[in-house]
Amino acid sequence: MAGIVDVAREAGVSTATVSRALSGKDYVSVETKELVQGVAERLGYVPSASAYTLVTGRTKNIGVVVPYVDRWFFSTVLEAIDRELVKAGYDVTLYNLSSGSDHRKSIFTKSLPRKRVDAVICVSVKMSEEEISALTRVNKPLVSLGGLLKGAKTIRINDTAAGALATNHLLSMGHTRIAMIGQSESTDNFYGVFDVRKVAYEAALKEAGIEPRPGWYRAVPRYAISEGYAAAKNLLGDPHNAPTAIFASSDELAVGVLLAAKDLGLNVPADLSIVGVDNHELAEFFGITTINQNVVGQGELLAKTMLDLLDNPDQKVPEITEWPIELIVRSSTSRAPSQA
Amino acid sequence: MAGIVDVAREAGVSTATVSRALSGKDYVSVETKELVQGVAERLGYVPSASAYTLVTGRTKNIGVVVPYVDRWFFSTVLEAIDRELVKAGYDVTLYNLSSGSDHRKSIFTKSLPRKRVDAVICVSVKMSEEEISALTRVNKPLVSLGGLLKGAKTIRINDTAAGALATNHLLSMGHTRIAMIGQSESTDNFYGVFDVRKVAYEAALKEAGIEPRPGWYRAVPRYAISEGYAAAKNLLGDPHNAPTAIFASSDELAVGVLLAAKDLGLNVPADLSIVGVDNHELAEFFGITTINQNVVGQGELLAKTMLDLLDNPDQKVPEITEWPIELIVRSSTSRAPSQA
DNA sequence: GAGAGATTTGCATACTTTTACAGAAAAAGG
DNA sequence: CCTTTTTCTGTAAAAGTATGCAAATCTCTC
Repeated sequence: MAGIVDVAREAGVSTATVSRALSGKDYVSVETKELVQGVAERLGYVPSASAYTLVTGRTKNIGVVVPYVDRWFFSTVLEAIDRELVKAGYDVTLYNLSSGSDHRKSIFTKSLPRKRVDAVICVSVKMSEEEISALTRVNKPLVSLGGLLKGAKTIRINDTAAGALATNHLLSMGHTRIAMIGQSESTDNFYGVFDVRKVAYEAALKEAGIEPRPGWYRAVPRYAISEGYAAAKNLLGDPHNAPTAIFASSDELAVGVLLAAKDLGLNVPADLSIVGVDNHELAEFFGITTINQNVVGQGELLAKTMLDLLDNPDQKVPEITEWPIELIVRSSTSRAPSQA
Repeated sequence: MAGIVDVAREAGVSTATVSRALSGKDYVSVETKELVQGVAERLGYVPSASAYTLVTGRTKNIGVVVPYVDRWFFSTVLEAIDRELVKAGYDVTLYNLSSGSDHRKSIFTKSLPRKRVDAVICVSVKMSEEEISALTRVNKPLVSLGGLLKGAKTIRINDTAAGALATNHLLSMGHTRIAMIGQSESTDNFYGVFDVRKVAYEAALKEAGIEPRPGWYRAVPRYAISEGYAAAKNLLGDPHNAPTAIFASSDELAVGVLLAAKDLGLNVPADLSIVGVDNHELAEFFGITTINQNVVGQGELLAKTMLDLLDNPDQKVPEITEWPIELIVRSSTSRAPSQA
């Protein structure tokens, strides 16, 4: 309820002095500073964010756009981003694209440019060129995680390398009958990476002189244990014509595969090798060989890149920085069984 | 870049007319309205949120405070809240308490009262009376999910009933050797419900004439499959002195229990009955008997309650509304094995 | 055609803060 | 002691929008 004028009157100084005393970034004598701070505290004064923004043009608020929030990858990366941003004194406003498609338009035409945020972070979202230019036109820095946004700084892993790494690991252990489970397709909001991984998987097979079988690629609508389970049951159904290894595009799928194998009486890794992607908490628990992409690390770097860009808008930042990946070998992979 | 004055000049009208034409809530002739809208569109004009807030006092933004965002319950409820709020034209700013404890103080003393948000939604967070009054003093509606906040409208399930429902289900099937796995303790941020469920579990046992064994209650630090697995391994370690049923305080724990039982060669439900809480997606997949608390439904009601309160601040809303729960019986529970 | 009412617009103010500018006081330098 | 610099404070002008009030126009009704 108390405004800056109340504090000024009570302290017997001008509003300018109050402002300076509280922000602490200009000449103020120690006595008056302490006096003002005391009065402000006593009156419970907090400066109005909107007035601050109106005059300075800064909101101390960053918009984070995600396709979903209730999925592992996104909630994990969101947590990491938030931690870094908060540390630097920023609030984060969440824009969840799955909350309605008409909503999407208003996000990009209204909310984001409307001087609500100082900058925008997108994670795995597809954006049109107009949407991007609507942001850059109003001079809002834009940083993206995974995805391919013209004019935006992007951080991502090399999904081609990921697909190749997983497939080659299996090939190197003598597997020739390798299936893959991926995600079906990108939605309008979500920039998926599944095609890329699939292409890499097929390329690796061909390079090893193996012709990929179309029937051994399964697309599921969602990263979920149940989806991996169903796909694996299907792939492994016919014992005479089953793969000896499965590359799952996420650890959640891989867990489903593992459970399906167990239910079918197969021994992992003796009868079936499994490799996933993510280094999800569950992958460690189930001992699944996976490709670690350190989601938290990516989120932190994303936020830090954004903060750097805000402090120093004209700096040279590479368009795309590639986040390193690594293979973590656990107990779900071993040499292929000898040909029966 | 274009302000309201630019639009006014270009359209040959006053700024007042522009404002009215675009907000659409006052007398404006159709022709001028269309004219103004056209000009605004062409110039890419979007009204400044801070100026709007400064003059109207409304932000069209709601703060949502959560203890974590990367955990199932919270990301799920957040998704539901966001969907409802967005539908009503509100943005949501996220305040994640796990992003640092010094951050917590600044949230409640700075960000929230600083005219950044119109209202505050808390989910399962502990708040002191000062924190609550800091909000109500500046006239910000406060709604809470689970938790016990003086002066705030609260929505929650009856955790005593939940604990009793689960335990009685097992008792009614002849079980007398019933263990429980709960969460260790509430943190400073998180308003946990574990003690309540534990008390209900013990009360139900006593009512059936069974003295609860302290060694059969296990507290884990986190709702995770791995935690449930470890606790169950421990509980079931000694075959001569093992429970025939386990009540897990969350479905994720219950899944861990199920996997542990399988690894020990136990048959579920023949040798061991399991009941969880949440009706998590995994509970359905694994066939786990659980107590459905419909997290999405709770989130939606929470948001709707908040919106009602904003439209009509003086309405009568009960302090606490209890969200219904129900037992969903699946294949993880059956009659107790005959005493050997 | 006149008066009453409804519709349409513009003028001017208010919302709250930061900051450039300038003036006053104090400190430093010779 | 006088000049120069540094420190401190106040005055006033923004920032961009919504809206009360008044004035003007239009539409009816009798």
